[in-house]
Amino acid sequence: MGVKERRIREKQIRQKQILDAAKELFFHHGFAATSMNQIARKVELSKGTLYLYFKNKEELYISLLIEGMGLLNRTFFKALVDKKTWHEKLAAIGWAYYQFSIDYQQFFHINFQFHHGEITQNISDDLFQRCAEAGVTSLNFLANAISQGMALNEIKKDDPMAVAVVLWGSLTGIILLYEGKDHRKLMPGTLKKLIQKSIEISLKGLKK
Amino acid sequence: MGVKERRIREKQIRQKQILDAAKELFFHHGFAATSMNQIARKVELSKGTLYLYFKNKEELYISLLIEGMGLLNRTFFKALVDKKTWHEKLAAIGWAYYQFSIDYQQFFHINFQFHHGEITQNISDDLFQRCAEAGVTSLNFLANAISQGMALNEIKKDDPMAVAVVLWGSLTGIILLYEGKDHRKLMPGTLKKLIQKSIEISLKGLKK
DNA sequence: ATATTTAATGACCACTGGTCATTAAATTGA
DNA sequence: TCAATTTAATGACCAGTGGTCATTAAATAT
Repeated sequence: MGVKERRIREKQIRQKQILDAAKELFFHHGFAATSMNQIARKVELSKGTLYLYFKNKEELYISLLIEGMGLLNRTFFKALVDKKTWHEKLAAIGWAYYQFSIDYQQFFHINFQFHHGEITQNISDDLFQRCAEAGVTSLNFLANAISQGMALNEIKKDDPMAVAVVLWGSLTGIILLYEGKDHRKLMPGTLKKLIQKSIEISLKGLKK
Repeated sequence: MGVKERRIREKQIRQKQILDAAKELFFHHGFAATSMNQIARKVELSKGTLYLYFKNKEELYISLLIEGMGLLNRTFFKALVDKKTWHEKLAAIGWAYYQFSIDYQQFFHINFQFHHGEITQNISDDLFQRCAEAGVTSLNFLANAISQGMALNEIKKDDPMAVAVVLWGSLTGIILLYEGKDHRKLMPGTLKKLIQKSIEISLKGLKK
């Protein structure tokens, strides 16, 4: 009865091999500029085989996000170790998110594309659900810190999740706009300073 | 000598006709899902002709932004009429931006894509410059209000443009994330409430 | 009426994402 | 051990893509 197990294992290995090839190409050239042919060539399989493992290009692309989401959530978890107050926690999450957007630029990007719903039209409900759950997990890090502040009556009472989305959206927007700065146009200061400013404003603005 | 003028006029009309067809299709089906063939068919020209007027698909797409930028800047201008204090002004711009993102969703979208640099790789320097300038214009509405607050010593002194980018990025990020909400996942409250929250936090956070 | 400039065409190119009948190989059962 | 069955992988094929360019047709200039 070890045959079935081995086959499952081998299937997973194949899938991982495809994902690895896809990751390299997608991360290097972007979603649009990467073709299924290129991926197939890289992993030394025929194009048709890719479609045995992933229903389409979008699904293959978004599948990469599973790894990215795990990374982000671990980053958040680590950032919160030994943080006590809600403002320490919020600042730590903010900076961790900033660092993540630099260290794992491509994952950050897919993450945004997923939440913005650019690619999600054609992906399976299963994959969507797994990504959405991981997304909620990371938002909960924020929401929990905010809840803490509200419980202490130091933040105006509101839906913590809504406030979390506001903070998350703020940082995301700033990073995205900065990231897209072209050599042809200028952006004031460094991204770090903008994030600094944003965290400063948010924390001050939240306090009762 | 009226012949040359007429020819120029006719060229502009043709260009406008192409832009109109492109707008309808791009706005309906998005950038990727719209083909140059479809646009050519719609405007009743051959595909090759499109390339006499626009160097490629990206350029045709981003060209639509000229109109959108004008709209946005007029929206901001109107929103500021009779606003006196810097916080009135900032709030007004924030709400105008929110309204713009709803009334002209597609323009909002292209605007973001432009600033994020998704499509800007293949467009001409000329078009890029015109869009970038219009972008600076709208940022200046924010920066001016912020400068006013700093001059009154009610906002901590800093680069007004940097603070403007922070506020602009914040709203943009929130709108983008909310906009992309899928029927499969839920978002807390309405976008309006999130914007409300964001403006509230930003104004409070800015005050000295 | 002829020569020149200009606008427009559409066949053509290499390539795209995606499908599916066919093949080859591994597994099963006797 | 060998035939029957299941499974994995293939690659030719499809309609369509963005983009090009020699050719044509029409308007203008001489």
